[in-house]
This record gives sequence, structure tokens and C-alpha cells, in this order.
Amino acid sequence: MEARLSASRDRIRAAALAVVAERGYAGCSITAVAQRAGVATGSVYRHFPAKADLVAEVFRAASQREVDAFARAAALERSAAEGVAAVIETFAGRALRAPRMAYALLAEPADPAVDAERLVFRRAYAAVLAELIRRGIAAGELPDQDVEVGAAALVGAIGEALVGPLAVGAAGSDNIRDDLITNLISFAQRSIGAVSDDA
Amino acid sequence: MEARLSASRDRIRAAALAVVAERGYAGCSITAVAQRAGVATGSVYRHFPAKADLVAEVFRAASQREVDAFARAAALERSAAEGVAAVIETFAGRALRAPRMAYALLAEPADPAVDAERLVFRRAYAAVLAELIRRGIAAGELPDQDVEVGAAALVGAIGEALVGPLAVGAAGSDNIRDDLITNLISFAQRSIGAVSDDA
DNA sequence: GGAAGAAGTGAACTACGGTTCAATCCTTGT
DNA sequence: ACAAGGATTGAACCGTAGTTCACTTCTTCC
Repeated sequence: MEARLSASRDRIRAAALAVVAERGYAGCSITAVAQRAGVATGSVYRHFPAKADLVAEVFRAASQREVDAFARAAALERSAAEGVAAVIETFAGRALRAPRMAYALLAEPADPAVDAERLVFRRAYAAVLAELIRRGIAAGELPDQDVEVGAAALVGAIGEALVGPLAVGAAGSDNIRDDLITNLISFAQRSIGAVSDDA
Repeated sequence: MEARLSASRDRIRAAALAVVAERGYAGCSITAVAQRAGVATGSVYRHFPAKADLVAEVFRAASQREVDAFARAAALERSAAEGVAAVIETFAGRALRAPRMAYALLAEPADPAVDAERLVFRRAYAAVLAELIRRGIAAGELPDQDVEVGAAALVGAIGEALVGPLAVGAAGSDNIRDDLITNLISFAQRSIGAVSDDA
């Protein structure tokens, strides 16, 4: 039956995602995935030609979800400053609640295939931010600036702040986490030239 | 003779550095290093207990050099805005001229030992920036802000802008590189609240 | 109900690279 | 010059993890 095969494939994919979320790529051996999915190691290869394909697919799905949430947050808001705040809140909320996953998606050593995929998604994040900044400049809210550099730098800034030394521990305490997010938003708003004197 | 032994050790270290600079950690097998150094693979183990130690030592030396240059640039300047510009120019000049090395130092997947070392040096960069920002706030040049978050975010921003899609190709052309650096400096100065209207 | 073929199994294969070690060479001290 | 000790060698070892494949089991259709 076709359904059975498709179901198996889905189970394997879900298992791989769960393993990555729990133990990262480091712990994502075919054996571990197969065990989690309740199938034999060989069966994985009936559905995926190679580990890189499985892992790239899992990565793509997970990243796409993040980028979608990110883009959705950007679309709703009016001003660039609000938009930046919204995307950071969205992104940070998700990342700090699932730190292992965030690390895996953003920074963890992995296959070249995954690294390539990661580049694509970093660009996707940057594109969303670039659009936000561009709109802000057009609306006269923001000073003229290099949109591409600003967007890329912001991606790096957000990533570093949320998957670095600061973030460990921040995930544990609501207060610290909220402060981190607030401060990061201030940083981001200043960086694009949206003056906000609220502290 | 003691000199011979010490010379061997140095040759191996230099060879490892050269290999990393050329092919990154990925290409830095013991065999490759030994070949480059003109010794047998086994000899490497007379000088270093394990690959992780060799690689960590090489990494530490290379990183320390960068951090020193970074700190030196920060120390000279007067205002925070000038200081940030100076460190970015320093850092970017070096990184864009040796992109493979920069990637290896900043982002390339490697041993856990190296990852740990990397964290230390990211913190070192952040500490230099934090001090810069702190001085700026004390001098009344910069608005009050969370220094730690700002420093960490800046480290991420600089890294991403210089070891990302933007940087490939930028290394080739002097014009593009200079533009990238100029724009990144503007971004950084805005981000810490040092208003600069020069564009 | 039985044959055909796909899905599933898991032990074995393979590739890779770090590590070891017995044999060898070289330097040093007498 | 010769013995002793350490440095050097590089082939062999080992562990790991992705991949394969001969075999079993199940579904499906005649």
C-alpha cells in the first residue's frame, strides 16, 4: 500500500527532526533516527538516497517554518521600528524556547549539504529584513543606508545574541530572557537608524 | 639536540597553520600536516598528545593575533565612534584578505576543543567592544544601553557581514571591499547610538 | 491459495582519519 | 669508535558511521 510507504517516510522524517531537536546533528546518526522511527537502519535508505538528503530535507522544513514566522511578523507591522521589534520577538521567542534546535539551525557543524541550505535561509532572513529597512527608508522613517549590509549584519547580530554565551541561562529565566530581547530590539532599532529613546 | 626538537615542533605548528589557512580545518588531517611539515605522521604525536591539542594551539595563536590587533586598534582612538571604526577596519582588512582563514577562525565546524576556544575569543572580541561602548557612555557620547548585549550583537554583525555571502567576491575587488567596510562601520556606529551623518 | 514483487531487516562492508608501536636512524657522551 | 638513549618512521590498528545487500516478511492480484 502506498499509504504505508508514505507513512514510513513521514515517520522517519519526524524521527530525524525529533533527534535533531533533542541532540542536534551530532546525535543524528542513521541508527538513532531509525531506532526512533521504529524501523531498521536499512529501511531509511528505502526512502532517502543518502543521509545528506534526509538531513537536508529536515533542515529545510524546519528552517522554512522559522522563516515563515519571521516573514509573517514582518508583514503585519506598520513602521520599520515596529517591524524589527516584531521579528526579533518572534525569532527570539522561538529560539530561546528551543535552544538546541536553534543552535542546530543556525550554527551547528553539519553536512556541506546542510551548510548550503543554511546559507539560503540566512539569505531569506536577510531578505525579509532588507525589505523592512527599504520600506522604512522609503517612508522617511529611516536614514539612507546600505540595505544589504544592514540586513546581513542584523542577521548576524540577532544570531550571535541569541545563540551565544548570553543565551545560555537566558533560556532558563523569563526575566533574563525578556531583558535580552528588549535590549536586542533597542540595538537593532538604533542600528537601522530608528531612534528610540525609551530607556 | 633540544633545538632540533623545538624546531620540529615549530615546523609542525607552522605547517598546521598553513594547511588551515589554505584548506581550513576540513583539510587539516594529521597526514596533510605531517606531509607539509616534512615529517612522518607519527612524529606529530611526539610533540602533541592529540590532534585536538595541536589544532587548539594553532587556533589559539591565530586568534590571539587577531584579538591583539583588534584591542590595539580600540586602544588608540579617542571617541567610541572612532574606536568602532578602527576595530572594524582592522578586523575587516585582515579577514577579507585571508577569507579562508577568517572562516576557519570564525565559523568553520571543528573539534569541540576548538569550538570552546572560539567561544573564548568571541568573548574577547566582545569584551573589547564592551569596553569601548562603556567608555563612550561614560564620556556622554553614547546613550545608555546594555553593553553586553550590544557588544555580542556587534561581534555577530561584523562576523556575518564579513564571512557571509556578501564577503565572497568582496575579497576580490578593492572597491566593493571598501564599500562593505564603510557601510558596516556606519551600521555599527548607528547601533551603539553614535550618530554620524556623513552619507 | 499461491506466486510475484515490493517493503523491511540488520549484519556486514567500506572509507576515513586519528592513534599506536616495533623497528630504524641519528645524536651524544665517553 | 661504540654503546645508549631518544627521535623518527610509516605501516598497521581501531572506532565510528554511512551504506549495501542477501534474506525474510508482508501485501496484492490472479
